Amino acid sequence: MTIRIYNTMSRTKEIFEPLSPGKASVYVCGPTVYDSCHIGHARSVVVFDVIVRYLRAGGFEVTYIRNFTDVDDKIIARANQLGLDPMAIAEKYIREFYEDMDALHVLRADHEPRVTQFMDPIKAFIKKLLDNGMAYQIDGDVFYAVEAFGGYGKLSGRKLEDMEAGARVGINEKKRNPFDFALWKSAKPGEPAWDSPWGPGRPGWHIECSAMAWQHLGKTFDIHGGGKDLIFPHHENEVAQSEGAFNEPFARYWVHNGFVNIDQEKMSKSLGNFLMIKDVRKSYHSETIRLFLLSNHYRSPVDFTDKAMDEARAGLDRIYTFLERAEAAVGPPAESAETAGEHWRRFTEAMDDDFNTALGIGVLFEGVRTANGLMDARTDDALPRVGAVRDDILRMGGILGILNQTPAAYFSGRRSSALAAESIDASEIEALISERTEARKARDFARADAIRDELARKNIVLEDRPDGTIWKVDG
RNA sequence: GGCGGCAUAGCCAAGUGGUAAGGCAGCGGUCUGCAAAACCGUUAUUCACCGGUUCAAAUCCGGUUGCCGCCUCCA
Repeated sequence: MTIRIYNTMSRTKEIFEPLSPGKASVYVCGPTVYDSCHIGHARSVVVFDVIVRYLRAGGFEVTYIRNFTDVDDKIIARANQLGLDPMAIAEKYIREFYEDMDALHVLRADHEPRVTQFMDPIKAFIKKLLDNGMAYQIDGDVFYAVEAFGGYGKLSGRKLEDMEAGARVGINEKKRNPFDFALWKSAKPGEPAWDSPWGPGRPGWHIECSAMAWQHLGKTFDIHGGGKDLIFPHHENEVAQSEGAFNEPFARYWVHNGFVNIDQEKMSKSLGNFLMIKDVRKSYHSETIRLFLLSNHYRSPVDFTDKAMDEARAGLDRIYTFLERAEAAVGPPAESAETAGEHWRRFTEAMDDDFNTALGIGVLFEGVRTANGLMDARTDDALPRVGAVRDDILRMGGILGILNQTPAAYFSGRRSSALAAESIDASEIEALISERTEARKARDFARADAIRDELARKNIVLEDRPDGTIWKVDG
């Protein structure tokens, strides 16, 4: 298979040719753990989760690194605000991160390093930059000298001169150039600090990723990912650091995901419209969230609205309804899927083209329609083909990180969570359904319809199937 | 001021030179006691607008308008 990836560095789709054939090294910037994760974090993590799953499915031996930034100004500020230890804050939000991401079926990375565990490599890295003349020390601070790195700006497509023309640069008279950034920050009283040749302090924000990628993946590796907002300054500065230290190419493919907007507005502190994953999870199934996040191309913005989420839920219901029907028709899926079929092939074509999950999801739905049609047709050869298409669909689900449940478990979960909002419980519903079944047998359709209407008012939808009546909660 | 992106049916959204995927919603039909679900059919001669290149453009080029993002912590 040939995968094409849009590389932010070249602004074009390139054929993915890893450094070592058959292997792929991936570094994705993880969260700064000073608050709960919002839906935007979810998108980034889910997008790269899917990319890694797909690379593995394609036979690549992937080494996937995702870090935690557990020392940072924001964490310290938060700790001071709450009167807690910064490390306790970090710990709390790392735990929350795992709760959210596990719920979203995000696979763990192969290594999930934390800044606090990487102080020695970070210091070694800074020393290298000082030795190379790429950095300078002032008092207890060490700054990177952007003018010393000829390629500065090549990732984000900016020129230092152009940016200096802008007026939005913080003033720090210690710096030689306003765009110089801290590699090491001297500690103020009460702040967490580590010893260093330059005095007690902590690493700047950007150096950690350069150091961690170097330690885990080497000087040059394949894919570096993160949100679009990280292109500048964070990733630009990583390039400057790593290439400034080793004089070798850093990441070979830069992959950046777009934002999640809320009702067409960017999430921002001023608007106070941060949507936390844990809150979204209260209203929507984790796979609904994934399906929604993957329904647009990863580089495009995606707009979170109730309507969009309801549509994603309707889509997921449809897929599980199919799986349920297929299971009744041809039995549960085999442990290991057979030879992949036409739908899977088309899905991989979509994914090969810069991980086009939106197109891939379209293929998945076409598979659902095809297989449903086969079951309707009831021809002799239909059932084996249904099984084959179902295998393809489940295989796609394995990449998208959805369809992790049996249909029975999915609908049972849907019912119980949706039922909590209604003033009725399952046993009452079952009793009413039995009564209605008797009424229908007696051809007392008035009574039967009255029961159905009564349940409908409580958002309980009945479906009379050949093998009996089932119920679902609408919404 | 600098850099970049987007504009496709009622809504969401793929599609980067060869004649418009998919989803949601709607309508007609099959099925059903009636429904629901499912399936079938149907819904853009057209891809913001104006020019240009080409046998051929939603797709390339130039311009116009509108929206958005980054340049500051941010996924």
